Amino acid sequence: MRRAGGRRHTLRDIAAALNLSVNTVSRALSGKDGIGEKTRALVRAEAERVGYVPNSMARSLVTGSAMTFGLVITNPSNPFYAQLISSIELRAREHDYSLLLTVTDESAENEARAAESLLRSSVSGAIVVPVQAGADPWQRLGAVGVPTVLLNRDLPDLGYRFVGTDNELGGYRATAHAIACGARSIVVLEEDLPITTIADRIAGYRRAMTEAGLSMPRGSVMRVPTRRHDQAALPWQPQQAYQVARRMLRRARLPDAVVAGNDYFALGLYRALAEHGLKVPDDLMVIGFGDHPFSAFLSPSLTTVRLPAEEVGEIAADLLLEEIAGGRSARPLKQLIAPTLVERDSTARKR
Amino acid sequence: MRRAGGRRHTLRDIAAALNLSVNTVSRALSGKDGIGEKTRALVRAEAERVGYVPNSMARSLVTGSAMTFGLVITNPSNPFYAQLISSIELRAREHDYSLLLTVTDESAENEARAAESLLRSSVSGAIVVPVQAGADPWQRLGAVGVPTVLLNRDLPDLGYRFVGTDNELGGYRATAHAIACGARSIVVLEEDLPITTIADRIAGYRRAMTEAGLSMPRGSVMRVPTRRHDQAALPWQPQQAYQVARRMLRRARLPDAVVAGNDYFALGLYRALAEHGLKVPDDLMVIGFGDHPFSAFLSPSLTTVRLPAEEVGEIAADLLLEEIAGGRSARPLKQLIAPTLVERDSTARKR
DNA sequence: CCGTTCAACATGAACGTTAATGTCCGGCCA
DNA sequence: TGGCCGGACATTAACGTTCATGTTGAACGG
Repeated sequence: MRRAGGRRHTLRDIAAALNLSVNTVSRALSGKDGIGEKTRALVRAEAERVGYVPNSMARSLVTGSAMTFGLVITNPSNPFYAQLISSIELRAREHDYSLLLTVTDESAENEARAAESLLRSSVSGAIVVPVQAGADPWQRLGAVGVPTVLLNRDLPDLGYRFVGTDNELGGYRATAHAIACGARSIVVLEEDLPITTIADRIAGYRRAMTEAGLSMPRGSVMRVPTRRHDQAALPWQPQQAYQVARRMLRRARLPDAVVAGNDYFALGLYRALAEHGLKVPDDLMVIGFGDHPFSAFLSPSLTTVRLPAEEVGEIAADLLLEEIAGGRSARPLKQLIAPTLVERDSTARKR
Repeated sequence: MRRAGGRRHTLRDIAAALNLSVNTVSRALSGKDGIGEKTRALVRAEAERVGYVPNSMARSLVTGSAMTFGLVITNPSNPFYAQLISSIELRAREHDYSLLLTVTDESAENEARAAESLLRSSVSGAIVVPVQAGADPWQRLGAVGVPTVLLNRDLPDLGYRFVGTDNELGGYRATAHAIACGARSIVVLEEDLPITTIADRIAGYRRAMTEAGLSMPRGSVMRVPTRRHDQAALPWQPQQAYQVARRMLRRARLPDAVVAGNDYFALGLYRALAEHGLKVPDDLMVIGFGDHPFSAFLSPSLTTVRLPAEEVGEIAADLLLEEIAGGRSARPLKQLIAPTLVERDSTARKR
């Protein structure tokens, strides 16, 4: 069944066993024509018998394509990215691509090494969530002709295709909904990272406030410090948001609503509010971001912005497939998918 | 800087530019001796100038090792597996291995294709969470000499190394803690999958009950139906647990405590209890499993079993590295890491 | 019956790298 | 001074495929 020493069977083994040329065996197995039906059957039978598995490195070396997607993600423990991984992996697999995963953990150094690694392994294409600490590492990918799609965070300097969530719209919808529910003063709780995702959400918040003619006094946007690198790839920590929320609650005048940058922050906020004896939504409304699996089951259930993770992942994979195929698609170069507001009890104030 | 047509520079390009042989360039860049210092400097400078990136497929083809870990996971949206991905990817990267990720989504067919795919790409080794629908797909890996480590779920028929959580102990500790807190009748809420993880937890539950001399009437173990394959790789759904919990609450006699198979189930249970006007922990205690990031911030905060995800991932990677290196390690073949109970308010009954 | 055609296969080269030998030449020692 | 050694490089082969191009032999038409 297998050769001595655990070595794998090759085309040559099969060819020798059947007194055929290597090429004939190759063509027979890959289904190309110019091979007699009886020969093909013979080859297939022998390949089956010895458990032949093609060596994709050898194949890739000659074809030039490794049939591999490189996926570069900041943090798999972020549920949004976890879903992206799933949907991209599925799409890749459906098209016979493998997935080479690299985690950057928001580190520029890791990002540079990731780009280098993708180049070495000659991936067919790359889907990248950039750290946004500079475009250099990813510029090289495009320079040597590796199709690259940016995911969730854009680097406009490079002309790459991009698909992500419309965070500006998400921030706008969250804030507009709070306003519609009667909030006049609103505080935003956002992570302290210099990425467009967050800046866009805040922009949406400002737009909603401005449209409603509401003011945004100093301290309306509160930053939750990021504690990455303490351990490997932590998920967001509600604890940090909890402490920031406690600072907020010491203020003289409380806001009517808090818009959180993600559902974990809302969770920390819930605790701080409970400790202060404040009721959600009557004393203060809370809106999350991300619609994490737990959010519907909090008490009160959390109004939040649902992200189109699956759709974004699928589009990213499709964009990459198109670019690999070489056909210029009809799709726009940059694509923003609208998130949807999920209204739940944390904003259901009795009027 | 780069060649026309986006093609990559090769050793041959550098050799031609410097009037050297390809081999000399190779040895100069890979740091082997037998190369003059001035030549080496020249080669390095030229490689740097043209932005040379080695082709790892060609290298792998001749060395026989692809410097790649194959990681096969059932569902990245499971926070436990997400953390495993992170820690394994980190460990792999530290040792210059890349990570080839495949998602099986609890499907035996996907699993078989995953094994095939790992064989094709000649991974240096594989870390696998088996679906446990049969050992056949993974048997082949070992047969052709691919070092394989089983993760979290064992397949005892194969003689592979295994590292996972001691779920029996976890189930025992959760149950014993409930008993210590005064519970006499306890119901277990478990997912409806035929995997050892779950069976072990239930065994631990039974052991704790037996040791305490408590009975386990019919209906003590309730199964939450799995709804995978509705969408791609869903995280666990509290909704299913919620419905099962409602069935439980219709019973004549309520248990003193419920031990949930994961924290999401506890979440669904919380809602069902709240709707019935039951207070945790005074009317009923709840213990979760997994210590998901949200669990500490529920109200009441959830007593749960913390899984050693990071440690398990690191050990899995280390086991694989050892096996790849060929050295028989001093470690036991099968390794179970003890989870720890995290006591919180959901079992803090006022005595 | 001969030239043409085409199916069915074989042969040789190539992909980019590493590993095993070869070759040259300068310097060392007896 | 002759033989030998070893450093510094070159040459050749190999990894397992695929692709482009040969080569055979039989069938076929005029």
